[in-house]
Amino acid sequence: VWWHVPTVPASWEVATIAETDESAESEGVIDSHKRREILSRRPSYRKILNEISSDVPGVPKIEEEKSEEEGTPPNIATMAVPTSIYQTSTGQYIAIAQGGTIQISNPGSDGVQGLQALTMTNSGAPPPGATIVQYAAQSADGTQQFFVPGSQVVVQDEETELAPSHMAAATGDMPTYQIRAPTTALPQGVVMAASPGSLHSPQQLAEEATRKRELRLMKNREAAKECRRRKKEYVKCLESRVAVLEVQNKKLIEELETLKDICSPKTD
DNA sequence: CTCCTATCTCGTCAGGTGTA
DNA sequence: TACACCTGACGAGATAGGAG
Repeated sequence: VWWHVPTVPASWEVATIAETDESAESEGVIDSHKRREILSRRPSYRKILNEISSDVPGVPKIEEEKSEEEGTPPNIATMAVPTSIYQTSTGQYIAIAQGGTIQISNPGSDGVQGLQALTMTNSGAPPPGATIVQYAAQSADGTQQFFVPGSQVVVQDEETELAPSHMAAATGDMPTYQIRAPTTALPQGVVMAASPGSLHSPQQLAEEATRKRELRLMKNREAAKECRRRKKEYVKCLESRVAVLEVQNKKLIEELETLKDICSPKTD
């Protein structure tokens, strides 16, 4: 949707092209390129709402950062400053704090309730630099997907049954994950992020491209969610503004009627 | 119960916008 | 100017509600 923005600064007075350029729209004469020269895009919801809120006291602003109700789970933000945050394929967040503390939370759940039961062990002589993370997978097939930066790698342990007996007893059939530095010897099937300069083979290039695409899609996914949240907030703001203006309008009409009665007394 | 339709939500793509 | 971000558009899947 393209919005015709006249010289008015207020975003309230925008109108669709169908409303402002009906003839051109009906004839289909103006192609998209020409239309883009004429029209400018509607400002973002955040911008519009912030503009409103600066004019109208009491209208909440859309914050630059994510609100507490969505986005990064609050328990992660408040309990420790994580150095890395991962998201699983089921939407859970995994935060790794400075001291190696690992927190798992569900988005949408609040506070501590979002914490997953988590078993973390370094016993059983793990490989150098490795931290083993275990938790109950919630997806139907039991598989979890991690998005990791290039500095670290998360590996699902394909040798769970070979784990030490004390570990197996503690975890049952839970899958095991390892968070390792890329320098650590990696098991088969590990996708390790490397700097572009170190890529040589077509396979590595393809893996890098895939990783970049996954990262881009994930970011865009989150951006779309955030955008929809802002849009809902914007619509709510508009609705409340309509309600306020209706009340004002009603009061003004009543006031006008009163003044009319005063200024024009009945002549019987 | 099954089918159809409307509505909603979500992920993805494309392209505009903002900024360093 | 490159890059990250934002958002409209679109399609797919889920869900609700009504009709037969």
